[in-house]
Amino acid sequence: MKTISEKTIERLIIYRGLLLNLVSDKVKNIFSHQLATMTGFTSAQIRRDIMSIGYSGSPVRGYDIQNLIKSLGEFIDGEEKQPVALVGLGHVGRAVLDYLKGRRPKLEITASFDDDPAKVDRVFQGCMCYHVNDLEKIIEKENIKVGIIAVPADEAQSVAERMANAGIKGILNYAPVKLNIPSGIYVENRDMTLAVEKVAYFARTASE
Amino acid sequence: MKTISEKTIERLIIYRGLLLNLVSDKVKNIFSHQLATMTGFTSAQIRRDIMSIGYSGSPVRGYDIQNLIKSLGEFIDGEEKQPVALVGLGHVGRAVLDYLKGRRPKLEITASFDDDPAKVDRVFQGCMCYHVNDLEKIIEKENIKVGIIAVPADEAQSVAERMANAGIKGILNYAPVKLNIPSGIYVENRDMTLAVEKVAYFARTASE
DNA sequence: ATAACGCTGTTATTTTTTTCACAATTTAAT
DNA sequence: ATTAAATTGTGAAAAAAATAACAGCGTTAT
Repeated sequence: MKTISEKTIERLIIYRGLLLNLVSDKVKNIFSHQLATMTGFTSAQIRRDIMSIGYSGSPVRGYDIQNLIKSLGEFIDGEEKQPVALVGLGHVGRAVLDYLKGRRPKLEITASFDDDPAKVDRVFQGCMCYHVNDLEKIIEKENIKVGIIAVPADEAQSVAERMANAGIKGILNYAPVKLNIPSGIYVENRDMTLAVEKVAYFARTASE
Repeated sequence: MKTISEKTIERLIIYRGLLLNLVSDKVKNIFSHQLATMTGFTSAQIRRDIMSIGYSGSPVRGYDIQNLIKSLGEFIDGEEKQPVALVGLGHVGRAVLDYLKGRRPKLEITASFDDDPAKVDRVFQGCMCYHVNDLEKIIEKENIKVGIIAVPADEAQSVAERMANAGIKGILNYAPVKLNIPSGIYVENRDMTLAVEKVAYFARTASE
């Protein structure tokens, strides 16, 4: 199979999310140009992306929504449910927990960590909060491969290293620092300050 | 001036953030290959990016850190301070507020909005929370051009339209929906569910 | 039956982005 | 002064991504 680019992966996830929000018994099929209108991408791009996961539509009816959701799900999620570890139960951590809760059957934050005694050993959104000292133990025991870092900047690097040691393969990092970890581990940075700066730049230059 | 791509803008913001965290009196200059090591980009890319804002380094000493920060700041921020409006003071809203507070002198969230009576008319991180009914009034009065949407998915579209009407030029959207608004307004989506799905995908496929 | 329609799948083309590679430049050493 | 060393700035090449364009195919209408 030809390798699929990171950008395509992201769009595929967008298509899936959109289709899930669209479930209605009235419409069974959808055309690439409709997806194009809804997403802002071009229809050619969408056909190409869908082609890349091996799914085919009908030249007359377009794509069968339910089947496409299923194919996208198999591609994006794989077979097995994936447990996720979240470190840091401040506002960011709680936000991720809230957003993900019950939304994606194959993804569940099964363990969270903090060092605040007021949070440790409590349950948030159905997710147990452990002391951060137990990070490696729990991650290894539950065979968790996905980690989310939602701690202050000065603690992020150490958390990342411990995650790497515990066998985590992908990290979603909300701390505004670049993480230094062994290659082979995927890191996605979501610096909120950067996001505001970027939007502010375009807001400013658009109106000039 | 040749147009600068969105990707370059994002990297420039990363360089600035990195350099700001680096302020020490010991080191006055930095080479592109050092920035490359720190960021994971190539040195050629970094030189090209810096070139694009018209800043020049010395072939022997590299880039003067303070001057580079200054040039980046002028390019990214412009002259005037930019006020920002935040709608939704749940976990995401509070997280953005916390992250940005005091970090970027030219960017300040000067007005926030919610419809929860427990939050309205209170001050969070030095930022007044108004009732969302007053959104247009305050945004117009304070001439705010940058908006952050941190409300539930089903309220996001309506907030976006009201922002657009009030003259907002750039929107940072944390709600997991595609916003439909007039062209000319820049929208940056930061769907947290999507971010987790993406990392989970790469974590899964990396270990196969 | 046949023709017309409007879509998908895919190849070709164009555009954008990144990397390569090296002349030019500045400083320090001799 | 001259040379050596190491970097920047940048044109050229390569790679990646997006777009265009259209053959071919089911379906429907006639």
